[in-house]
Amino acid sequence: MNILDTFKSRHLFEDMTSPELAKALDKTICVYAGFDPTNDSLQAGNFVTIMTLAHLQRAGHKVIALVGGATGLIGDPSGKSKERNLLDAGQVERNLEGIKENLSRFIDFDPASKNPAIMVNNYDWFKDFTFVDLLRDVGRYFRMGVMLGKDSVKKRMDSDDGMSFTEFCYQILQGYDFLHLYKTYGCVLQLGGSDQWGNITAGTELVRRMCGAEVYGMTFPLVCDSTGKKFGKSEGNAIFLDARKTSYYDFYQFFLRAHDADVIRYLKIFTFLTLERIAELEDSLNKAPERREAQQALAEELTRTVHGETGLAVAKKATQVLFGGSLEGLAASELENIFANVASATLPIEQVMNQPVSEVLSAAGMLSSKGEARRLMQQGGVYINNERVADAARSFGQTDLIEGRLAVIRSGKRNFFILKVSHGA
RNA sequence: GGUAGGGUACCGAAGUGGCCAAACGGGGCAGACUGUAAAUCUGCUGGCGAACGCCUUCCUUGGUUCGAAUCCAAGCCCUACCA
Repeated sequence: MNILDTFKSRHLFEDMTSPELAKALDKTICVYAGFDPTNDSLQAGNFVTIMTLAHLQRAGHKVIALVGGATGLIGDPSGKSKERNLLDAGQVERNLEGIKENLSRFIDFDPASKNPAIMVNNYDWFKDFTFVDLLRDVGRYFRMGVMLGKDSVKKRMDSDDGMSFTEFCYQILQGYDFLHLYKTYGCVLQLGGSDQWGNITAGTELVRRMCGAEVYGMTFPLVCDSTGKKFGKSEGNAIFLDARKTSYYDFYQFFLRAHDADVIRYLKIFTFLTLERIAELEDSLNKAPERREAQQALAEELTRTVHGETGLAVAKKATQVLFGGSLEGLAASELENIFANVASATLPIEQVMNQPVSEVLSAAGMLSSKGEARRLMQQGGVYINNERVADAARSFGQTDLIEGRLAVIRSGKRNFFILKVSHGA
């Protein structure tokens, strides 16, 4: 099966700059996709890009992961309604390392292997580029009409916030990236989300004008869930690949909670499971949706890829405990392990013992005010060690502390908080 | 620089001297139901308080008034059109 067909059958294809791309992919070629160094960890929202690169590498193509150290300093206007906060150079540097580590869970960067991917940072070729150089050597190949016609520009110009010159120039820099990679590595294909179309074509056109060569762009659809929300956020928080930012448990849970309407599509996009296997899971989903086998398969596959068997085991164990009912029989240290990434606070014993629960929860910072805590308890939404707090006025007692030092507080079905107690000097 | 219109809670948006802690919608949170679902239904959504209530809020600073989100003045910021 041609790799393009693979993409098409897995919702990884939206558009391409030329049908010739199919032929080009019959040979081994060099491809790249960009990542923004806005954070030191990639997020679930980056999965699609990662997967398309991984598919290509598996098919034998040479893969370049470009990190936008320079472009990240500027900010891509595409799909943003507001100008982004600019990053400082030191932060970008730190973020690069994290990103490479994340990527290596999907893509092989090992120089010793047969077809290693490489990572490049566009800051390396932009840092010595002067403004005059840019205008003289690159700027003249960009036409105003085309630049102003880009969707990303038009939308922003029509918006209330307008657009700065800095952001407007973003497409020039990204276009130049492609030119540089073409000249340096013979790279002939850029991948990106459909919101990157304008930036990608800026590159293919620049290469054509300056080198007379045909290079290609391909986009994949932006993943949204069935309610139209952008994929990869859970209650407004991004799902990170770095376990220090998103725990094994939260990562696993995020995928486990995928909607029925989304899960099959997600399996195709985010896993390497065969289409046959996915068809089986779809069958199961239709016949017995309450078993959620498809969701489990999705969560397991991704957690295993990103966090290994160990991470998966922790996530499943935590899930079992938290949705299994009682916490009885679990040691405090075990709970601490399971809830390693859950928000927590430590209070001195005298601020906890025999104090009203509402007081304790707001002091610990779990809830923003005593009123909120009281309200939540009145509605039956607070649990201590998995037991509902029935009396909104009750106080914290000795029996609420496991081993005298820790309590698992929950609000609603799945928001956990660990309260630790310190025993003074 | 000129002219016009704006800045109200997480967002959108009413309110234009007292009945305003501030309508309504969205979002969010919780509960019931469920499959850790969707849909639906219920409650909540500035702080303190068990509660009558009290306190701090409607860009900022002053002012008018018994009383201001609402009127006046200055300032800051945003938007549109023009230059």
